[in-house]
Amino acid sequence: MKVATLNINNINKRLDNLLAWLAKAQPDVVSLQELKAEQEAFPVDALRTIGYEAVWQGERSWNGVAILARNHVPVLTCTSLPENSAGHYPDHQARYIEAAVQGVLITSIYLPNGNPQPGPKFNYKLAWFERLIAHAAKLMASGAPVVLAGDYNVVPTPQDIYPTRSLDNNALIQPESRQAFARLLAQGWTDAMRKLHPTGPLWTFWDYKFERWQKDKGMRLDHFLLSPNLSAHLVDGGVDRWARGQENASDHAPTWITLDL
DNA sequence: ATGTCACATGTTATGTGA
Repeated sequence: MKVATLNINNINKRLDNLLAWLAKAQPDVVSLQELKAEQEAFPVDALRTIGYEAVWQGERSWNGVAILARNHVPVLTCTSLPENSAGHYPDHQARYIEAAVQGVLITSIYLPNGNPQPGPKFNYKLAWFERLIAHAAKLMASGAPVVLAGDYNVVPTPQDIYPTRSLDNNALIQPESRQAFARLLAQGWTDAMRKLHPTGPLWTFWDYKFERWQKDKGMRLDHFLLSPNLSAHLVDGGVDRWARGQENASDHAPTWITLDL
């Protein structure tokens, strides 16, 4: 099973890019973020024409998440994270969807960016992260095969970003963000891409600004976390950098893994 | 610090989110 994740950054503006990548990459399951489309504006017909069924949670202008499956209808299990007990952060943002495909539970996570930091957006990021950690603990305890896929908006370690001091105050690299990611991993999840490629750059995102793509100054923001019963079945993975170089591309590249089930 | 991109409001630009 080939599973991919992609922050598409507006599914309708980049529909041709998405269709071209799907046709070439042929993933079985896709976790999509930043649809930037209302529920009714999701391009269900165009995707169905090339063999993909979908579940999605849309939102006007911002956010939005989806799960696609080739020749299968994903079985929707939830469209938001549960509120946490501290829960004074009612979530009206479409940042989480979860579905089962052929016996594997797949997520699309769009963790808040959190900039500027410090501030209310960073607080929202950390609070949202706590809700994710709580929900992930339940999934882990269930013993189900799970792929926690998505755009975590976290650079997990210094080797996951080009050398710079200009982002020292950026929410993506703050110790609090990294510690939350590490706490999630410590539940027993495997960071699939780092398991396959333990060292070296694994950029999945290049800012549109400042010629970051041309200079290959990227970051690793998009991750697959595997439950223990899946990590032994991980056989391959990569980043489809070619898609980032296409005209009208998202600022993220599609990232994928294959599981031998 | 900044040179991008897209959306919303409702313009001949400006604010915002990323």
